[in-house]
Amino acid sequence: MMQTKTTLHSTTHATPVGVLTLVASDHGLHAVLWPKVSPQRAGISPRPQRNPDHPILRTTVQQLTEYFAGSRTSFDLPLDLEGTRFQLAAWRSLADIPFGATTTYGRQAAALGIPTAARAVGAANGANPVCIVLPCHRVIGANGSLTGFGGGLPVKQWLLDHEAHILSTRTIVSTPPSLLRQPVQTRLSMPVA
Amino acid sequence: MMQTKTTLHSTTHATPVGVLTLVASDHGLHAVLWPKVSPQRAGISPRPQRNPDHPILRTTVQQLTEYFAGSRTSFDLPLDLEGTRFQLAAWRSLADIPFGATTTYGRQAAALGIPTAARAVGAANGANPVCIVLPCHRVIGANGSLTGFGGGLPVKQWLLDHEAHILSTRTIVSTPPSLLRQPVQTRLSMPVA
DNA sequence: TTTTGGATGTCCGATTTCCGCTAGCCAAAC
DNA sequence: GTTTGGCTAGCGGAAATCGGACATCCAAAA
Repeated sequence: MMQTKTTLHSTTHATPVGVLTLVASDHGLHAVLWPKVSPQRAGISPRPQRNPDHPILRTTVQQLTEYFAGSRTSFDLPLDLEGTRFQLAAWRSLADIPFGATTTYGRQAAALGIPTAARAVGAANGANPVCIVLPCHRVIGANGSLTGFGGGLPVKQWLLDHEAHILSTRTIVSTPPSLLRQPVQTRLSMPVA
Repeated sequence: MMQTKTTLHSTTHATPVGVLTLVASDHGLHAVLWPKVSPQRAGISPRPQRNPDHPILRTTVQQLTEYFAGSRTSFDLPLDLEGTRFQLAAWRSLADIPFGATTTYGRQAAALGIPTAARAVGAANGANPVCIVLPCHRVIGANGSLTGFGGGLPVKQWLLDHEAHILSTRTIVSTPPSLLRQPVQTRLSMPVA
């Protein structure tokens, strides 16, 4: 029995870190790809059709714009991801890292209940299909090094600087320091495969 | 490295045992298929193009016509077959069975040097791509039963009867009995893969 | 401080193994 | 006579296994 795959829609969106490619199904956001990464090279099939007016893509563009403008610190989007059980778990756990904060691969692995799987988590993060929305840039080495990043280490540094800057600005204006310790949760609906 | 396959040519030919499909490459005859067996179902690729004027196909049609008319007892054709090492050896050994004679799967296996491979020989004969030209119909069970045949057991019986009849007729007319013991060899050029 | 090595879990591809099939044969038992 | 079971070699697909590559980590040694 040959199963019919959902059709995929795509568009592009210019940001301070380059032109991103956005892909969505009717069920949710499917991918946010770095510049020069084609859907085909990312293993996405079937080939998405260009359709900037798709509601999920419009919402994504809107929230990314706000994120880069500094007025948004968490995303609220339906996701439709494909991956192994472990990858889905790893990606889901990324959403728990607060805006402006960082963690390590080892601590992310511990949060998954497998403290020794740091390296496996690194591999899963490297396969993160929705960059920025799922903030794999907030995961760094246990010794504070940036280690790796799909979009390039300078971009990883830029995103961390950006979040730190936004957070410090907001603090100066109105937020009492005590509030900063409360995690800012990203709310995402991720149906489990 | 993607290798380009030779193009294949095909035609059909009506005989007393049904309409056969003939397939050839530029190097030799590739298949002679029973009625209702499509090249695709026989695992032949790429899809052959209909081309009744291809020299090898014309020669094949001519020799098949003579075979059914009773004026030809061996074939002289270049073959271009695809199969495993064992299959090619089994098929090649079929050409050694004289017109009008029969042998058994066990004896054919022994001729290959593997006396215990009777059952494997049966399987190989069942995959014979060029029926009639390579006379797998001349191989029967050790107890004299017809066992099996791709074209159907009645056709197998018909072919054996046909060859026996031709042989007996010819004997009556002109051939001294002593000559009948000399095998009538089929001459075939079969490049080893 | 920096470097090195060993152990970690997962994923992907390649390789190997296994299993059920087959156009058979033979001997033993009914 | 006929049936039954055990053995046969090869084939092809499925499953299991193996190996290398990783966006890691920690401790020990230099």
